[in-house]
Formats: sequence, structure tokens, C-alpha cells
Amino acid sequence: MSLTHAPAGAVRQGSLRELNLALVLGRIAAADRPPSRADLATATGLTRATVSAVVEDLLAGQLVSESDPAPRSGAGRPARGLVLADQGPAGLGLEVNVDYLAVCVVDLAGQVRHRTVHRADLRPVAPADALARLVDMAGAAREDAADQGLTLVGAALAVPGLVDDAGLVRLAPNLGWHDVPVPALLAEHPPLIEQVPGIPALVVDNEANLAALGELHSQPTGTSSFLHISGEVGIGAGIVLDGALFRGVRGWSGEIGHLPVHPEGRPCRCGGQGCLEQYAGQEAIVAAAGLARAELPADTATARLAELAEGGDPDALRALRDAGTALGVAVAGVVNLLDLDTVVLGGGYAALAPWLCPPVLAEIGARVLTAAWSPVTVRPSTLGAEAAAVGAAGSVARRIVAQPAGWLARAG
Amino acid sequence: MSLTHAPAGAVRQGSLRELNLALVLGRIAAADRPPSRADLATATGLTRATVSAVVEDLLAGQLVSESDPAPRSGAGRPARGLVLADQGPAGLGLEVNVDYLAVCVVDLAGQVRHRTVHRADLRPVAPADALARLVDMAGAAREDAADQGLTLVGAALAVPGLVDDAGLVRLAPNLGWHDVPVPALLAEHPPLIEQVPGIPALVVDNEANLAALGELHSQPTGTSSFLHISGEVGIGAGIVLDGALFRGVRGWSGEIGHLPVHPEGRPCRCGGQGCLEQYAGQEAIVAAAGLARAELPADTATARLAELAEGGDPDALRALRDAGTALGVAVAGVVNLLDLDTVVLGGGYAALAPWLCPPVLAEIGARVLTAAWSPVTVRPSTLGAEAAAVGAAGSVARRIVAQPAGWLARAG
DNA sequence: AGGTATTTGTTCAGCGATTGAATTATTTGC
DNA sequence: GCAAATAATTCAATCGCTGAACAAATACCT
Repeated sequence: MSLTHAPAGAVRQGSLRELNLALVLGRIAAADRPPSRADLATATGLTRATVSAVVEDLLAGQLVSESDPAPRSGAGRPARGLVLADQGPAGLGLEVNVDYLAVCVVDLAGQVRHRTVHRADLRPVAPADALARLVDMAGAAREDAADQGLTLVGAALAVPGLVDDAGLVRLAPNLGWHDVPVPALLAEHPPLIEQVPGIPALVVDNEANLAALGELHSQPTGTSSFLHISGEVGIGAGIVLDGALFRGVRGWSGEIGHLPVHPEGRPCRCGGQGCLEQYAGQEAIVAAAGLARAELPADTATARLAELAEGGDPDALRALRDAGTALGVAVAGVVNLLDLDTVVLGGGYAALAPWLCPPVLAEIGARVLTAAWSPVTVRPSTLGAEAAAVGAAGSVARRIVAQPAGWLARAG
Repeated sequence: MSLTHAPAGAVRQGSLRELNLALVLGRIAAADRPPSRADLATATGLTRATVSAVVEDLLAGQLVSESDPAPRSGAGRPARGLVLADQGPAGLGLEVNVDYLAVCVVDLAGQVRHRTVHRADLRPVAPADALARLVDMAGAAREDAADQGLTLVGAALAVPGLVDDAGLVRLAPNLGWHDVPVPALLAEHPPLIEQVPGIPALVVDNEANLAALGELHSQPTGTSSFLHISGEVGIGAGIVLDGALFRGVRGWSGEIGHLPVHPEGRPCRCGGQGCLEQYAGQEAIVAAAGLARAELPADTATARLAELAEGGDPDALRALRDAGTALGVAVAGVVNLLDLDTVVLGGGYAALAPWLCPPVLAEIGARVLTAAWSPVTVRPSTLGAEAAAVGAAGSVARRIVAQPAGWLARAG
């Protein structure tokens, strides 16, 4: 497939150990049952001697721990299983959305160890105040984590909008944010994170991107290339290619909501015409189903739609079918272009999947060249609400697993 | 950006040298003037001692050679510049297209050292016969290469169709190929390639993919993420992300021709409706310009269109504007999705770029969310015809540069 | 013209990490 | 109770990078 990308910089003597630490730890993380040192040796191609030395470092650094010996058949000295430590470093996930704030802590194994959600309409709240509330929640999360033996080593914040490399939120239309310098605003609060070399203290990213990462890590054995679509007021997509999030040249990939599905159709607030969002966005579906907007707060629209569809309401069913068709046209284009075999419906779409999937699949079947040879799976997200916060925290934890050397250098 | 992907397998003692060989050779290839050993040391972060040792290996293996000392200001011992060798390993590029066969040889530096084109209508020719002719041409190419001190170490074949991992051409509609087992057919001829560990003797890939790679390597300093669109009878795209071709889950990415631009529009032979190909494919443009199909062989249609447009023919101008608008709708969607900053018009589109670019840019400006902050460049391809053959050969040469260890192990 | 500063490239002892074989540890099966 | 089998550790050997000293070659200054 692709050429093996060598590490960017120089490969010095010590890099060797760093790379093998990451290799072994990654295997432990990916294994479906606790592997022994001997298993790791055969799996990685390293000698048992090297694996033992590497594992010793990992044990000393609280990244893995030895589990009860796994039952095994046949003779021989029983193996000692290795699992990711349930104490040690952990990631902090933060999310600001239109109608809630969320904070969570995820450990190395991907388990959610702490979770807080605060429901409120954030649109009238100033960005600095919203972030201050989030910091309060995060402080409590850190204490809870510390009680469980966890140290927060990095944070990721999910925002429903465009974020640049420096963490500046250029535009979050549904939140009313515009050029909000998140890192600067958060720097005014006392730090919650223990700095670790190689792990950024704070990453700000698009909500759809982080939700896609959450989906990726929630399914250790799943496909490593898929499209994750977050259907909220806006429609965003996270693109995971070969197990890595694709962010685009400037980090603004995934604006699937503005894919043209009817080029001469309804005008969109983005300035274009006939964007997907105008046909499959939450407001469009609600309007098509004949529901007055006023009677529905944003956070219950999806639930109400599902309720009506469940009851067989013809207007709701038609609205969902039409939205699914528009979504299917856009998704078919994406699949033709990127040759993905899995599409995940997340965010508000997850609850509507029973009605959205059939028309999406129909469009894919009719429009995707290669659909005949290999089918495309369309399924709802397995993570529930606040998927982005979980994905954010998980992305930090994952980073420790991918680059354990920094943490080990710190812990000593 | 993305996590530094560690090498897939184990990092053994010797991998260290392999990685540094690739690192140093890559720097030499990327430099705009011949770097000295000292330059390489500061650029890579390795010590001068290590660089000297690595360079010694590269010199012994005929991968680089010392050039005349570059003029330098200031005092000090003059440096000896290092350049990619013009003798040694080289890549063989092959292309089967609707109206020609092409063969070329590209050296490590990306220079085309041999080129043969054979014009003929390949549609009535059986696949095995077409490949046999190609092998004849390749044999002559090998002799020419040998006379220049070049050894062919791998071949890549470009085909206008869908290819699977094993090199089976599943479908090449415009060529009339269907399930053609290219590697098996070529195996019946005597081998032209000197096998090198780590370099596949034959890669079969989509023409649009390989043309995109050619474009990538023809511009050493250009962007490393772009969309390359080959506008022929069909419309294919090669997607280059972070300097690597993105092939999709099964290698069938880039089918931009079947992006829906008018979902309820003209039926397409793919079974869908309103595909881009129906509005911006060669046949659609020719028909819209009012040219009778019969009077135009496929290979001159583009030239004739450019001639008419140059002369101000209103029908041709309108046809090109409409095609450009359709193309722009599709491209705007792709840019919204992938956040690319460059779009290259290749194949038949290259000659029509003066008329296609303005409407494409107009649609991008109107539909791409982020266009206001950072502009998208749309430009014609710099490689001419047979770009795919050049890209194919270049991809092999590039692979040697990225993984020099295999060649060095062979040469001794 | 000669000396000094400066930069390039090489040599060499030292060291860290992996290797492979030998050794120890622990259990099952006969 | 003993042999076979599997797991994990120990240890000398080896490979490749490092850092510093050294040799080579040129420009600048007096």
C-alpha cells in the first residue's frame, strides 16, 4: 500500500528504544486478551530478551501491569499476562456544544473513568464564561481521577466549528463563536494537566473529528477507514483513513454539510446553493416533518422525530426518507471518491438510523460504481451522546500509547 | 498533525541504519542544490560522523554521486556536493490507454531517460496482445537504459480502470477490458526487471492515480496534498494526501466522475443519475459544443475543442463553461470534504484549462466554506500526455529513494 | 607571502540497545 | 518422581550512533 513512512526526524540510538516501547505497548493495547512476553516476542518479531527489557520499562512507568495468568492448555510454565494499567496517565476530554458542556476522563485502555454533563443553552453565554464553567467541571474531574490513581497528561476540547492549528476557533456558527482564542482563555485558569514531553497540554479540534476518533477507538477490531457523520443542526464529518484522522491541509476537512446535492437548490447560509445541510440538517428535517420550530428546543428535536416515526407518523417518515436520500447522494459521492467501506451515522443521526439507513443504502447501491463487488456498511454510532468528549479524552490516552517515551522520561 | 507513525514491524538493530539511509537519501532528493555532508548533518540532526558513514554506503551502492563543489562564500574547506546518481537503479513505467501504448524509464532524480509512445486504437486489441506489444517496447527500453548505465528494478503499469490488490484489472470500460489478470499475462514473457528486496517487480494501478503521483514528483517543492483530475472519456481523480497517494480501502478511490452533480439528471452508464461524467466528460462537452461525434476521433476531440474556443466559437465556449461549472460543483464538494488547497487539471483537461478554470474557481468561491480565509489554487498539469507512464516509472524510482536498503543489500 | 580563522570531512574510543544462546523457573503429562 | 514443554531472565557479543579530537582545504587579514 503506502510506503512505510519513516519517523520524520533523525533516528538516533535512543529512538530505537522509543520505537520498540511504542511497538510493544501498541500490541498490548490491540490484543484481545492479555498477551505474555513470549506472545509479544512472536507478534512483534523482537527477541524475548528485548521484550522483557521493554516490558520492564513499561511496568516501572505504570503503563502496563501484570494480570492473573490466563488459563492455557498444555504443559509449560504459565505465562504472565500483560494489560494496560488502570492507574497512571489518562486523558481529559472537554466539549462545548450548543446545549451542553461535557467533561470526561479516559484511561489508557479506553475506559471512561469519569463523566460529567451539564445541560444548558450555551448560545447566550460568552465564550470565556462557557470555558470557565468547563474548567470548574474539569477540576472536579481531576480530583475524581486522582482518587482513582490517574494523572491527567493532556486535554482535548471539542467544538462544533472550524479550528485552526493554534487552537483559535475561527467560526462556530451554531454556537455564535467567532475568532475565540481558546488556549489564551484557558491559560488564565490554573493548569489541571501534568505536562509530559511530546504530549500537547491542550488540543482544540472539531467536534465531528473527535467523535470519529471516539468511534475508531471504541471498536478495537473494526475497520480503520470510515466516514463518521455527525448530524446536528449542522452536519459535520470525521474522516478516518488507515486508522488516522484525516484533517486536511489546514485542519478543516469534513465539511460534508456543504456538499452540493442540488446545485441550483435552496440557498444556504454558507453562501452556496443546495447544500446537504438544507436537506438533511436537523432544522430541515423538522420543518419537512411539519413541526413548528418554536415548540421544539434543539436538544429534543431528534428524540421527538424518532418518537413520531416510531408511531408511524407519515409526515415524519416522509421527511426522514427525503433527508436520507439527500444524505445518500452525498455519501455516495464520498464513497466513490474515497472508496470507504463503512459509514457511521453519529450525533443526532444515531437515533434516526433505522429510518435513514435504508434510503442512504439505496442511493449508495444505485450510484457507487464498486458497490456490486463489495458492499458498503452503514450503521449507527455505538457511542451515545457526548461522543466527541469521549473521543477527545481517548485521543489523548491514545497518544500516550503511541508515544510512551515522553511519559516514561517524566516518571523516571 | 498526525501521530508519527512508527515503522510497522519490529525495530531491530539494523533497522536503524535502514531508516537513516532513507532519511539521508530523502534529504538529498528533496534538496534544491547539492547538499554537503555537513548540510545533511544539520538538516537531519545526525552527527557528521554518522552522515559520513551513511553517505559512504550510498556512494558504494551507486545511489548518489559527488558533484563539483558548489561555489560558496566565506572561508573554510570547500564542500563536496551530493546528488542522486544518474547511473544505477531506475523505474520502468508502462501505460495502456485507449489510443496509445507508452513506456518510459525514470531515474532516481525523476528524470525521464527513455520514452516511447505507440499510437494505435487499442479497443479492438485483445489484452494479451496489447501487453505483448508493451513488453516489446519495454525490452527496447531496457536496452537503452542499460546503455545509459541504468538497471530497471521495478515496473508499474497504468490502466484506465479499476485494479485490485493482486493486479487484476476488474473493469476498464473505455478499453473494453474485464477481469484481465495482468501479472499472469506478463509472467509469460521473459523478465525485464532485476528483483530487489522490498521493491515489487510489477505494480498495476489506475491511470489517474499514477498521473497524480507523476504530478507530485514533478514539483519537488509543491504542495503535498492535492486533487489531480484526469479528464478523458471518463473522469478519474488521484488524491494525494500528505505526499502519499490515497488509494482507499480496496484501491478504488478517485471515481470523481460519478459524483452526483444533478441527482435527478441524466442517466449514467454506471446506473446512477446526474453523474459528473454526464456533464463534464469528453463526450458531453463535444456534444454540447455541437460537434458531430463521427467526425472526431477520440484523441483529437480535445485539441479541436481548444481550437474552437481559441477562435471564439460561442457554442464551444458555452459548452466549456457549463462543463467547468459542473466540474466546479463536484470539486467544491471535494474541497469542502477534504480541505485541499490545490486542484490540478490533467489529462484532456490540461489543454482546456484556460476555459475550465474560471467557472471552477467561481463555484469554489461560492460553495467552499473556508475559501474566504485561504484560497484554493486550480491549475493545469505540468506533465503533458502520457503523464501516467511517467508517474508510474517515477513511483518505482521514488520507492528506491524511500527504501534504499533493499537495493544496497543486493548490490553489495 | 604567511599566519589564522573557518568550515568540511574522517578517525576512534565509548556506549546504548538488540541479539542469540545458555540458564533458570514453573507447570503438565507419563 | 522424572522428562518434556513453555516462560522468562542473564550475559557476552555485536552493530550503529555519539562526541571529541584530528586532518584537510580554503578565505581573510596583516
